[in-house]
Amino acid sequence: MESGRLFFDPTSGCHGGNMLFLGSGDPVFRGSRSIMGIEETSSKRSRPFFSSPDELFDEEYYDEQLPEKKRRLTPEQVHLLERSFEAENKLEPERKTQLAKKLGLQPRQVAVWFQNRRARWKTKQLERDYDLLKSTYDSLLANYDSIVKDNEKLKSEVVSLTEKLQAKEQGGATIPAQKSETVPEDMNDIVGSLQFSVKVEDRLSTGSGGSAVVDEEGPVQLVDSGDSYFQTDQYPAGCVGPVDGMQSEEDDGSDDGRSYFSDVFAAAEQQQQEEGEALGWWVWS
DNA sequence: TTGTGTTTTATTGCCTCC
DNA sequence: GGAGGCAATAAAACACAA
Repeated sequence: MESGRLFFDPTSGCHGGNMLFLGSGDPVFRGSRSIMGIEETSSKRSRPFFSSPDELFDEEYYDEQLPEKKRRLTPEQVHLLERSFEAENKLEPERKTQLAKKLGLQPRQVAVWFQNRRARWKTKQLERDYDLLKSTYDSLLANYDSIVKDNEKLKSEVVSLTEKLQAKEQGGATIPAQKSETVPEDMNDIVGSLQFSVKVEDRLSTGSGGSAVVDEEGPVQLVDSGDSYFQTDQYPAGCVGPVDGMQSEEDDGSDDGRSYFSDVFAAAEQQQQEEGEALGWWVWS
C-alpha cells in the first residue's frame, strides 16, 4: 500500500495518526481515502514530510534506514503559507500544486496546513466572538441595573408626591382655586424625571407610541426630545456596533472578517428588548 | 534534566456537493 | 461515487518552570 505518511518513532514505538499496522509494518488505513493521494505520494515514499528544498539532499533526512519523523515547516515555508492564506483561505487544486512546488512540500501537506490553519482561525474567531458577546452582555446588564434603580427612585417620588397632593386636596377648602392649579414646588423635578423615563421608554420600546408614564393630555406635557438615552459611546468599542470588519492579529483578512455571531448579536439585542417589554422593566406605571 | 502544558502536523471518519 | 471540507484526535515538536 502506498503510504508516504508512515512515520514510526522507535523510541516510543508510536505510529503517527490512527493508523493500523500489519505485522510487516505497512500501514493500513481505516478510511476509504488514502492519507496522501497517489498522485501526491508517488516516488515520495522515503521522503520526510517537511523538507525545505535545501534539505531535500540532506542525507540525515534521507537515509532510507532512518525512520521518518514528523518535522516542522521552516519559518520561510510558514511565512509563505501564511501569506497565501491571507490572500485566500481556501485552496484550489492549482494553487495547492504551485505552493507545494514552491515550498518543496507534498500537495497534501499544503492542504493539511490550510485545513489546520482554518481550524485555528475559527477557534480564534470563536474566542473573539465570546469576548464580544460578554462585553455586550456586561454593558447591557449595567444599563439595566441603572434603569431599575432610576425606576425605583421615580416610583418612590410619585408615591411621596401623590401623598402630598392628596393632603393638599383634603385641605383644599382653605386653598384658593387659583392657587390649586399652580405647579407644586417640586413638580419641576417630577417633570424632569418623567421626561427621563419617557426617553428611556421611547428608546427601548418597539412602538408603544410613547405611552405609559403620563397621559399625553395630562397636565404635564411629555415630549420626546429625540435624544437617545443609550449613547453609543456607552458601549465598548465595537460592542453593539457592526461586527463586520472586526479583525485582530489572528484575523488576517483571509476571511471576510465577519463574526460567526454577527446575526446573533442582532438577535440578542432584539430579544433583550422584547424581554424587557414583556417584563415591563422600564415601565413603572 | 525532567515533567508538563501547548502548538503543530497529520490521520480518520463523516458529511456535503456535484 | 469521488473530491474536498470539517471535527475529533493522535503524536511529535516545542516551551518552560521546577
